[in-house]
Amino acid sequence: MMQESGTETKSNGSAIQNGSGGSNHLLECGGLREGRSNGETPAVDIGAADLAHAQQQQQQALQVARQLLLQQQQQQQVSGLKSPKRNDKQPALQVPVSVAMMTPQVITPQQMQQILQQQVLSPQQLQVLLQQQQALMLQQQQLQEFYKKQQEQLQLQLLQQQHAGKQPKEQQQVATQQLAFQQQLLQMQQLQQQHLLSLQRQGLLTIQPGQPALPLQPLAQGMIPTELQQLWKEVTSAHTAEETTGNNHSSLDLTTTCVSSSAPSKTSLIMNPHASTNGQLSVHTPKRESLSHEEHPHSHPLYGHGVCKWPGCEAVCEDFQSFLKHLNSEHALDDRSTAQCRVQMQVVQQLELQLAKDKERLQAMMTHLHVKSTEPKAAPQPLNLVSSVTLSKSASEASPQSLPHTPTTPTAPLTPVTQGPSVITTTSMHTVGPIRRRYSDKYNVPISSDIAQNQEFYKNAEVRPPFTYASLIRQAILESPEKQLTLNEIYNWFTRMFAYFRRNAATWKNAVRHNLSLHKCFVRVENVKGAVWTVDEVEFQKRRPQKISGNPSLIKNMQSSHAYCTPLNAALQASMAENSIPLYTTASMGNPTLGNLASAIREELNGAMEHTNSNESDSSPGRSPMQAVHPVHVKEEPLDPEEAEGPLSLVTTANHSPDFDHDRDYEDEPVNEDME
DNA sequence: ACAGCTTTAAACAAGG
DNA sequence: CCCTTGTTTAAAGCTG
Repeated sequence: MMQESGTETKSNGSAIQNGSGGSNHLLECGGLREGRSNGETPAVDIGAADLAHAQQQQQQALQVARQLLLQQQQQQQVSGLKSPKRNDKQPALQVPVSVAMMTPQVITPQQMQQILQQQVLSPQQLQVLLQQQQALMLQQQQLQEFYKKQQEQLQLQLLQQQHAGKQPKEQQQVATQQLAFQQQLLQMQQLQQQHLLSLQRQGLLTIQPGQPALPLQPLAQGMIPTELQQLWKEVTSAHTAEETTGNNHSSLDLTTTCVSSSAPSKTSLIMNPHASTNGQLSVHTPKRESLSHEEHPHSHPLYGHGVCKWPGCEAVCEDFQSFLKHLNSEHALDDRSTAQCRVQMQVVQQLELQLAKDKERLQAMMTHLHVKSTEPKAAPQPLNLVSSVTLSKSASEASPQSLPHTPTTPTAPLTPVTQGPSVITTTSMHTVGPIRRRYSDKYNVPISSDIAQNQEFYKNAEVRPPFTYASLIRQAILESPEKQLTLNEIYNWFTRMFAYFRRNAATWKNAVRHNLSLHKCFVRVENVKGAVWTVDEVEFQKRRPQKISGNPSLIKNMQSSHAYCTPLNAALQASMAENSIPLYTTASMGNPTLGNLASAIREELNGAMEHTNSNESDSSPGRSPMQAVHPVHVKEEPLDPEEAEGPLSLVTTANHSPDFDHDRDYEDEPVNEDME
């Protein structure tokens, strides 16, 4: 009865309490704002940085190896050493070699699995993995090379045996070896793929800013069977193989003529890189010859943690000197080193390709997740998709393909990078500075569908949602089962839904309160337990300029649509509420479909209502009778002191169960930050 | 340039 | 007294 109705509470201004107070703080406003928002440097892109670093290291290693080899080469030339030559007479490879190869010394599948199961990778771990990856590649290469030799030998033998037909035994041997090699090749490819996948899964193979999105060849992914076949053929065609490999890597200054001459000292072998990729990989040679590592002798890229980091080596070296010795002795310019170097190059290439491919995949994923329709228009230019991202839905209704507002793209989830071949970088995600463009209130972008679609994004990236506080508050309230929230619950919604609002709590909370008080559309409803906030939809719509106004049909339908709205909304909201529960727990992006649909529909309804209401309210300013529809039923229930259990418990339990425990998690961090 | 809206900051009050 | 909630004022930024 005597509850102060929401409307009243708004106007009970305290009048002139602080006529003097307010004018002394204008100075900090601007500066503070800019500074703060810029100061937040999230740590998300460490993965990318790590990868970049790792790659860089690989490149470095490659270059170092190259230089070493070059140096060695020079030395050898000076000292009259002739580069090893292919020697047909040599008995070539013996069987033990193959035995050694069957047990990959570098890493076993089990080990790999173990590694893969460790979900967290430090840069060091990553490096180790990369090295193992290199080793794998090396072995692949070695296998192939060895196989090639076997083929040569086989052919030689065949030639010989044409006259003196004898011992098929050797042939058999070779054949079985070949088979084994093939299998092992496959195995290695799988391992390699796993490895890459794991990297990718762990977010290490993310986008690397600055790298152009390469035109992707259908490569990587280890090897496609056909590719393998081709490799097989290529390798089997023997003789010329050495030439081809040599040519393909001619850009490398290595003397490649030596590949075929074998003579592996220990168990190690000389193998050919999986040459199948030869044709496809336009060998991207690192141009710069600047090998500055010399200046930092103790940070040799090939030396770390007392271990030689030459691919597949891992020899323990006590100090740097012994490492150098080891390097010169074990990794001199010989066939093996040459081959390994090439392998390393291919490793890098492979990684780059994989990276590019994963980039593209990421693009596609983001595109898929954030761009509504499968617009054929946007498809060929995945990068531009970003701009239309969240706008597409509503904007497309007005003008399907024209993006009139995109030039000044709002801070859409995927960041509008205005010019250039903008790759969506992880860094671009969080560093949304002071620029704040809102499109929620223009263009009638359905806020709920945007939030639903980009939920994961907003939750994880510290991006300011492109909606006004008022819109967000409204959304929070409307999402609640009862369409009413306490202030604290509104806070919680903000922190839960937006990573951005997990910082600077004092600021945005103040803003929330300010907005709640300021806008008439938010109605405070007294409860027994306190107060809840509701939305006066009419008031909310009223304050929004009707861009697409003047739709007579909508005006006509106003009554009916509005009448429909409430119950329908309720139903949808219920479904939303149900749906929202798993949202918090799973935190996966798979589920919002239902919520999406519901919110989209609801938004559609609201949108319709919007026009009608705004048009209508023009004629009758102030609180229209409509206003009763929403707030009323909300307001009246809790009022009854006796019934406190009923409605109140609804608010508290229903709201809390999904929200609260999770919300609490965020509570602590931000508040302290600026509470002093 | 201007008006309106939004955001940010801050003062203040009431209540727990 | 401290904290939360709520109201209000002031100023700056953004946008049409």
